[in-house]
Amino acid sequence: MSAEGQRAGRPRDSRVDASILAATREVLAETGYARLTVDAVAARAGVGKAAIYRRHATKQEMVFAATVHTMELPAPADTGAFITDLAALIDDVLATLGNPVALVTVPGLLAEITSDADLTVRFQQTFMERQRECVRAVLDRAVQRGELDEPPQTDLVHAMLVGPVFAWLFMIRGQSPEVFARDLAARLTSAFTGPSPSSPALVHLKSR
Amino acid sequence: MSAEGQRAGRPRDSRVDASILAATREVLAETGYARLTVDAVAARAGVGKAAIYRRHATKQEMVFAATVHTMELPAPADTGAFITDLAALIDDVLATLGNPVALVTVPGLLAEITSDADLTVRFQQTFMERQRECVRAVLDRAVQRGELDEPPQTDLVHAMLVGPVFAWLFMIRGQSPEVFARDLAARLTSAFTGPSPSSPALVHLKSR
Amino acid sequence: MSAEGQRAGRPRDSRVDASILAATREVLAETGYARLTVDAVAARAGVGKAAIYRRHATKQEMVFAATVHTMELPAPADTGAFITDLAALIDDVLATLGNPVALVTVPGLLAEITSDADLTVRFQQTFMERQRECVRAVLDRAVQRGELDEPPQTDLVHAMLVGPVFAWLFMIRGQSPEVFARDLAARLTSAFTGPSPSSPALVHLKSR
Amino acid sequence: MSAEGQRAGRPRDSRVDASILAATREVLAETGYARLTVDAVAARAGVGKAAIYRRHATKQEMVFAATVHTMELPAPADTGAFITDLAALIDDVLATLGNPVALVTVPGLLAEITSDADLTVRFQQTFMERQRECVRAVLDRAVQRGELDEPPQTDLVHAMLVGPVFAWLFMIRGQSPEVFARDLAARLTSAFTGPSPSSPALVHLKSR
DNA sequence: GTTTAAGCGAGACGGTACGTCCTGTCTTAAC
DNA sequence: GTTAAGACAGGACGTACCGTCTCGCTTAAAC
Repeated sequence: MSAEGQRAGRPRDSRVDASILAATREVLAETGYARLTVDAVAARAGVGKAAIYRRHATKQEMVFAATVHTMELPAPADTGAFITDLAALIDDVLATLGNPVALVTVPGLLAEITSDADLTVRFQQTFMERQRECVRAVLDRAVQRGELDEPPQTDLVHAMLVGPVFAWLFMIRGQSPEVFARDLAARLTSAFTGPSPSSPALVHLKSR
Repeated sequence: MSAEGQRAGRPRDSRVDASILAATREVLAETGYARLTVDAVAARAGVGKAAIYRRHATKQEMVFAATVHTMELPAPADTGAFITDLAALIDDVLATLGNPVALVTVPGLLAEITSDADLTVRFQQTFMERQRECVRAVLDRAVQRGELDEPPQTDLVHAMLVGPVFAWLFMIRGQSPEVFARDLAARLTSAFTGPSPSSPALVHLKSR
Repeated sequence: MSAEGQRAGRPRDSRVDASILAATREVLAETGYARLTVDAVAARAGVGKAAIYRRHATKQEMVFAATVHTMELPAPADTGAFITDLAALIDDVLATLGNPVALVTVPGLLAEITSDADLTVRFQQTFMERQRECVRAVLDRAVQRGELDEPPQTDLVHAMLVGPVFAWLFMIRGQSPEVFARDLAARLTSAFTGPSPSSPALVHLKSR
Repeated sequence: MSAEGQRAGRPRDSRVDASILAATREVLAETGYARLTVDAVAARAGVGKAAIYRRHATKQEMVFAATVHTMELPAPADTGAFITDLAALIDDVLATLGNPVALVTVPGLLAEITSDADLTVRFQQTFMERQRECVRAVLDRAVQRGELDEPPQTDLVHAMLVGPVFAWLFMIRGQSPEVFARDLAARLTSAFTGPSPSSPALVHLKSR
């Protein structure tokens, strides 16, 4: 008598898992998030809808599972200098958010995440936490190298790094993201290696 | 001498226009974008669905019309210094994106805009163009004051200003946005008044 | 100063009355009752919808007014014999129900009349009463001529005369209504000049 | 060896079929044809609208399916004589058209059938063909008994039998249909057992 | 080698919202 | 005060999608 849930019967077919996720990405690429339907994914995967819902509680979870893992940042390369570390990290973020599938998925997915508390938690604990780690690693290295004396708040750096990339892709819809990425890295380096952030003028401003 | 087709028949009732948009905002505030329905808006506005669809081709257009104009930035105040101008502009952006209605609307609306070419164009020509103007005005003033010698690209500043605010609100979901806004203003000042952006190291990086 | 309801302002344009009714008949002929809309009639008549509703309380009343009067039977000709009087009357009924407009209108109109108490009353008092008069006139003449000794119930004759024509046109959808009309007249003559209606066999049957 | 396409997937639930048709009849009885809505039927049946439209292409088809089969005539009883056979057949017709559900359904249904070519065909091939068979059977029996020498045209008898009943119920709106039915049977017996139908007078009339 | 319990493709199910259409009323400016 | 034009509230239509549920079958592990 085994202690755990005893799993009799036919085990799940891992090829089904894979084909659902692959089909999700294909349908996303073809129709975008807004026009993606579960039936279309099932048909594309050659799979019944029940097989999908046995694995993913909702359509949102399915898309989340199909895309978020492919958007996780790799470990940030140590390039030897803060500025190039930043540039490399920005390039990685751009690669995860700027590829064709992500371009038609990210806004819709973000909207779903925002309106669903469970997804919000998981999004924070996986995708966002991974990004935070990468940012922290780059900052720590810069401190160790002596490029930064006191490291700025991770969340601030995080927002100033991911936010502009997101805005460029989905709001500004600017051209040549590579040029943008290089300029952004340079500006961020200035921002964090420059003079003290809490200028008297701002303190003054706050009191208005 | 009437130039145009002169519109016989009963004219549109502007109170209906207003009550549709107001009801849309109310329903958004109560249920969020994802759970908003056209029937709910019609019922709330005391209006038939036909009156809505006579004015807005789709639900998306209706929400767009109801919210985008309320998110337009005011003219940026001249505070006397670049850093405080930036801080004021950031506060304005925060006010437009961080109010209770915007918090439950912006991600969904951005997703719809992204998946609809018409909305994209209108979004660019209204909301984004207005933001760009404000950014440009602040930069121009800084140049005139001598705080900046050669102004950075407007789009870059735009992305580095709006992007972090957006990321803070909808991705990082960080606390105390006022503190964040002040820190961001300081860092951006450093970023744009600091040393030259095109460092040799980055040129080198690009060739990898 | 007139004594009665004083009718200030512009009087109704009788050409509008006529063009509404004519347009109704045209639209009926083209699309049939089921697909007739008030807007289509208004457009066809070159008239506003208000002008229609000022004259007719509902769509049903409008169609009623446009068609029922054209379906009223003429006074039955005195042909000299019961059988030919019947045949002439049947021909008249066939002409009122079997013309192209009536063919696409009568079933729909009958359905509306059936589901509306007001229309039912008016239908009985105008169209049906007129038919009853015609039937009665033919029967009276036959009695005066000595072709019938005691006249059968008017309503029974009425049903046996109009019913078969209606059934032929809208249920059986039989061919050559002229031949049918002639045969029907002959059979009805037999029916009403034949032996006594209350046969012992039927009294017996009733008790089963 | 299965001959036909073999229907994978979940089969239709026959209880859903039944409950849709039953609910349709109930709603008809309560509100009449004109005020029947598909949503009301779905709600009453405890069924989604999709389940209805999966079975019936339009509201009209649904009502057709729900009612026409219940209006089919039973096999005509052999009562031993033509007159009583006719009376029994008339009673059956009266029972199918004169019950409470039929009274509020038949005119509306007939109107829909008339305006839809598909329904017309199906109506002819089912309901009307069944009636024709019954009429033919009664006539054949009368010929075999020697009560009729040459049988009259089936369609003519059909029209003269169903038409008056229909007219009595929906146009004349006469009282005591049982008395009417008995009188009608007697008159029809005279009509078809009486003298030759093609009188010289009628031939003469035709030439006017 | 069974047995057996779960997985599988297919597709029907209840429910909900969409966007369209029509009715009968109301509002405008023109006459 | 009527006219043509057309906006108005209300409500039904038929479609589409979601997440659940059967159906008859396959399939691997347990016996």
